[in-house]
Amino acid sequence: MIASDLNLYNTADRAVSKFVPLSAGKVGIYLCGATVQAPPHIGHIRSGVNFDILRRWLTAIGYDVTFVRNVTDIDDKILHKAVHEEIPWWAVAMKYERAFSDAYAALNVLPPTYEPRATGHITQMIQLMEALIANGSAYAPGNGDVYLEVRKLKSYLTLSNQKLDDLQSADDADLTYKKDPRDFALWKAAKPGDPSWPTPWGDGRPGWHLECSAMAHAYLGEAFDIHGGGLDLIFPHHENEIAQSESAGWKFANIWMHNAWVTTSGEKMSKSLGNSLQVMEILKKVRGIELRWYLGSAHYRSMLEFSFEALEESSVNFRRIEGFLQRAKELLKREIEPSISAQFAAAMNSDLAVPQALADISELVRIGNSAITENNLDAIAKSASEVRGALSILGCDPFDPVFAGSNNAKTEILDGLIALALEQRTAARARKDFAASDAIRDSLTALGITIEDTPTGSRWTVN
RNA sequence: GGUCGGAUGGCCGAGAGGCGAGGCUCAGGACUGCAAAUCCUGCUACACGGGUUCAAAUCCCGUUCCGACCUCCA
Repeated sequence: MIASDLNLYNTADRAVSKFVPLSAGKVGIYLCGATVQAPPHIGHIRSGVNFDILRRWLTAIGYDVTFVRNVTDIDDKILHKAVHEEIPWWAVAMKYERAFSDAYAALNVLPPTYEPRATGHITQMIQLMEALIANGSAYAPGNGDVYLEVRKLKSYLTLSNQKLDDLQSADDADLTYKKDPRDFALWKAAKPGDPSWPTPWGDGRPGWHLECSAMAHAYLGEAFDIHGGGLDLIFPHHENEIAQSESAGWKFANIWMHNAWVTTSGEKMSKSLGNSLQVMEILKKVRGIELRWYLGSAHYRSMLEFSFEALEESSVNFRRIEGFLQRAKELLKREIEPSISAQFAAAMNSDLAVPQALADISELVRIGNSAITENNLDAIAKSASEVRGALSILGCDPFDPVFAGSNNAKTEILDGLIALALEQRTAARARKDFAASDAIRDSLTALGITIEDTPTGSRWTVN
């Protein structure tokens, strides 16, 4: 596989350009993960899915990928939640970190190479602050906070293309200690009752921005290839990461990639929508592989307008593809070997043009289904291989053990029982006793089992 | 106020100057004992007004509407 044709969009220059790794054959990615203060909704997980597809593609074209996704396990909201739920802050963080892990697993998002927690990297954060204070970029005014002095930066706000003076200043900016209202906190002084860690400037806890710079540096070094996150992180979070990291003399991220939102009624999802769009709620209605297919089907930089109708349509589309692969496997009497078609590679290399890839997959399925009708095994195998290869990059391979049914022993028993019923039905059809054969089919349909008569015999699927 | 994005057929969703991506729904057909599945055919769209061009959904100017960020955000 030739890895040199990949083109990616870089938020920093707002253009698609050829991807050149900093170190040949290797890619380092840092993705801003969750602040674990509530169960994940599909917007959170779309980000995970989008970057999982990127990671799988980079791996497929031959890169050795180091993928880091952090967990922010200390922040204001977690502390508020702890008070509200009357449990310790670390219990809140653990509870929701697990909820995210479960959701990622249910959607076949591969575990990151490293998944650092903020609270495990206080030492690295203090070292970074010491360096920033030593070189005059940051200051500790004596109240326990530590701020970065943004006026001193020559290239602040270049990612979001804003001017410092155009920013609306916060109403609650406290200039008692800040030199400028837009200076941001690297470190926050401890309030009574809050968790804290000792520093040379007093006890406190990390600011949100500082942790990502420190962790990205710890696992990927002073410069790495791709930094990802949601569109809403561009400002302030990613600008501030750049500010801290460049002030420390690090080159930091080479390319910035941002995924768009899942929207409802044209608006960004928010908590006011309640629980209905939480991942685990939606998984009561569709399978994980179908939710992933839906979330991954739009281009990662396009807004995805969520509706249950669209989700259902997407599931129907997926079942057609899945049905083809199942039939192909039965006819070929062997596992389908995944392969990557030239069209799929071209689409993915074009800034992960998944919608184009999906159109190509549909065409392959159509060709493959026609090959089944003609019983052309070579053509079936070719289509099926390319479909499976594409699906595996998209994380939606129906034969992936992650998505496999749970209980094999029970499946075997079911298989035997239905085979028995189908034998009866085939016999009835042979003697043209259609009343009897239809009665058997109706009974199975009522149980949620669909019967299809094919030239090579009857097959069944569970709805 | 500053910055950024969007408006495409009944619905979802690509494309970014030149044969109307693809999916879903619906209608008709083939196949089938009837179905199911599959295949074939049909449903000819790009917010509005100008302009550039042989040619505009795509480029330019203007307008309307929708949304995001501006120190909690995927």
